[in-house]
Amino acid sequence: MKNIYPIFDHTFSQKMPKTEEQYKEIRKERKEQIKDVALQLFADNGFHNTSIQKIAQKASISKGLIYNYFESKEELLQEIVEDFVKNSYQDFDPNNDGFLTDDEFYFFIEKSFETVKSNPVHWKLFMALSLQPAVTEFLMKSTNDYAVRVSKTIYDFFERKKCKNTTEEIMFFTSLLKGTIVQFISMPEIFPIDLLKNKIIDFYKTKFNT
Amino acid sequence: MKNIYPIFDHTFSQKMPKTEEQYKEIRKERKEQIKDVALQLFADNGFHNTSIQKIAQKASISKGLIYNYFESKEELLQEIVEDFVKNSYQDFDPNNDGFLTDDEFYFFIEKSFETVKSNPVHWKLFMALSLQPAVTEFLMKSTNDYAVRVSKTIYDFFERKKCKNTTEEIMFFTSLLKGTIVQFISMPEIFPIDLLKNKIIDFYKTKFNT
Amino acid sequence: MKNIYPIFDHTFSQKMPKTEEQYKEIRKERKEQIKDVALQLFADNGFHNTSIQKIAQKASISKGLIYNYFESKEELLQEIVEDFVKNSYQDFDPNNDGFLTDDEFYFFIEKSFETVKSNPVHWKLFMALSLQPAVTEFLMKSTNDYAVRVSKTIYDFFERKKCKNTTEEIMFFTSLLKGTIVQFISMPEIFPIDLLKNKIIDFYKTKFNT
Amino acid sequence: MKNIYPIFDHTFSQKMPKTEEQYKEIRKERKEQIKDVALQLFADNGFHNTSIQKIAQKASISKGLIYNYFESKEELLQEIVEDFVKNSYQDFDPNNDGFLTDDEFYFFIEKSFETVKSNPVHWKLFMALSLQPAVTEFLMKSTNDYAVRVSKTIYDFFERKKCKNTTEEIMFFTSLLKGTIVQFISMPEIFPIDLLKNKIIDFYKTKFNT
DNA sequence: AATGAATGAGGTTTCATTCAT
DNA sequence: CATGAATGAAACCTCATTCAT
Repeated sequence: MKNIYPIFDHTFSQKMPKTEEQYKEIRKERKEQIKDVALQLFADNGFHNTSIQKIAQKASISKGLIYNYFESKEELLQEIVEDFVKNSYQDFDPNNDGFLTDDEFYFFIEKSFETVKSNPVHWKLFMALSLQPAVTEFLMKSTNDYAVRVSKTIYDFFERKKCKNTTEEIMFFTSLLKGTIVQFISMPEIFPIDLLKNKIIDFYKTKFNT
Repeated sequence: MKNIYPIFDHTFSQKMPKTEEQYKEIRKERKEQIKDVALQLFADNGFHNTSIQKIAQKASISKGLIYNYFESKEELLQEIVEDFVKNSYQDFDPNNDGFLTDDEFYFFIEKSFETVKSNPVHWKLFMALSLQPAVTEFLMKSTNDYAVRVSKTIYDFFERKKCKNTTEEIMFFTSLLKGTIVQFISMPEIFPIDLLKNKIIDFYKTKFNT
Repeated sequence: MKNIYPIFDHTFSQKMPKTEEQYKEIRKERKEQIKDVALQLFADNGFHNTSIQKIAQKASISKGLIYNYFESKEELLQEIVEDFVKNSYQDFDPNNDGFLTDDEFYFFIEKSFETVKSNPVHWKLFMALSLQPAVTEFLMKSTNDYAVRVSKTIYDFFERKKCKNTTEEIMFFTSLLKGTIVQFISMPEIFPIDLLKNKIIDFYKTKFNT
Repeated sequence: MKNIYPIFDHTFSQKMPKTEEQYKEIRKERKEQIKDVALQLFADNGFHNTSIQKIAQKASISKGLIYNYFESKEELLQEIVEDFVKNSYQDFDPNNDGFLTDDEFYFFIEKSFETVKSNPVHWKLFMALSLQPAVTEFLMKSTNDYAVRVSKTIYDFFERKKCKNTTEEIMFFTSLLKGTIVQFISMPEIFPIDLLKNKIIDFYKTKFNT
């Protein structure tokens, strides 16, 4: 809406028109809200069983507004996934120097499980998504940068541990982690994730003599 | 099939309805064909992204015919899943006595990986399905009987091995297996599954001193 | 089962090939059977809710066979209706001389109710059909000849009774009959049709002083 | 609506979402329009022979929009029926005190016929519907409350008239009415409904000596 | 920025009818 | 005469997306 009486600007609406900053803030919050609601519904009912209508209803906004913030339902999903990936990875390697001490390695394991435990439903969604042919591609794109960095860090760590076959050892480790997580998110109520977490940590402590 | 004795035409070419046998055969083949095509499309594009139309087209039949064989798209999926589960499990514990010798245990690991290797795309589909909220339930139903039996067999085996904590040990084992499989089906071209298979077998051979 | 010894045909199957008569008989019976089953299903579930499939199943024959006897589902209905109309009307005016004595008039009323009582479900179907725009036309055709004759007979009867306005009197009479019937078929379990029947007969006996 | 004060354009043309009021109005009108069109088509061709497609076409809207206003085709019919029943009954017993004077009784008859005369096609539809097995149930639900009230009022009236058998007398009366109506809606062009109306009124005036 | 009516393509499903045997 | 697999048109319905306001 344009102000057609610019001369009155300073008089009548001094505080009324929102600053560009404020608008940006509003947009950001709205976007966040929509993504939150959508994530919850996608996780509960699946992407295909969640209509834009339902998202709008649950967010108490209009269908049209969602298209004001996202090009399409697909893009909405994409942004949610990107956020999720970003959030998930940013917890690891806190000092972000690409170097893991022994303690940081055990903390990495601990952190991985804690992250999943804090929201198994979302993890289930992303695990499922990552196995869907149609989604795989763009998910890869989101994930890749982070994944490469983390992989590198882990690789360096295992390298330093002078295992017989580093790659093999890493695969073993990641399989163990991923398998535990998959089992947990498949049956969060009954899988004893803390037991497993401790067992895995103990396992490596014994192995690395630390 | 052409009649090679045209002189007997009047005898053989009497127009008779197909026998019950023949119809049964036709039905069985058609059903199999539809399931095959559907499975392939589901695996390639996902369940929701595969329309009955597409299945019919690829099978070169009419949409309607599919409903002659399956009550609904959902039931089609269900039957495919049941077939898959049945086929997957029937390879394990060959003598089916619920008792695993050491060799049978290693064979079980071997077999698990071989089964997945023989068709990673289908396993990816079923893994994805098993993580989909809406599908979980009926998939559970198909899986459960088999899963319980296998679980029991594994449990007995580990029990006999007198580990400190049997349940924990089993979870560790299944996580390792599942994690390896998930990683493999996520990137079948690059994941060194045979290395991992051997490493896991060696790991347990060392652990159990066999 | 094919006869593989055609040479013995004249010996063993002398009486086997059905005569044209017999075929006609079979056709007639089959047709009757199909119509019976169809009528029952139409009456129970409505014409549109009854598929050819269901009729075939209930009659323990194949779908295709029905088309051997009837051009279409519509034609099947048409023939059923025609039969029904024929059967319904042929009970009236037994000596068929177009002349109703007093007793025959009361018998006509009695007969009308008895006919409806003997099968309210079928009457409900035909009443419903007669009110359906799409059906009205061909039903008219079936009904008309009979209706005209009965109307004439009734008209003559009332004429002889020298009412003030014959047409009006007849309409009153037929309305009374039809209304009673409609109410009965709408709620056959609770409508006291016999009471009404007697009341109507008494009503006319009093009126006509007979 | 054109803005006749173009100078104020900047004031009026601000693009605002429609108010809730406006949307309510739109919804109400559209719903009414759809029901009107549907009723006409149902009456002309029957419920089953009228597709959502045809309704949309005749209303010059899209198929989808109908589902914005009605859950299903069945619900559309149901709402139409409810409207019809409500409209039909609300004319009777004007002071709504459940008590019929003699004059009100004759007025009731008069009114019944007038109502039917004003729209025989719709009455035909509802009569037909009320005889359809599948529909009977929900139609009953719509009708019942009104029917019970009217029945009661009529019953009281006949009771006061001290007939030999009240129930019988009422059935006779309702049969007469219903039969007349059925005959009229079956052949509205030729059935002399006014004659019958008068005859019935006279009949009861004579009977009750009023 | 916000609304929700409206669209229309596409999905699942049904079913009268055909046809080879 | 008899079968039931197969067809295909058309039905009902869903939903991402657009658009006037």
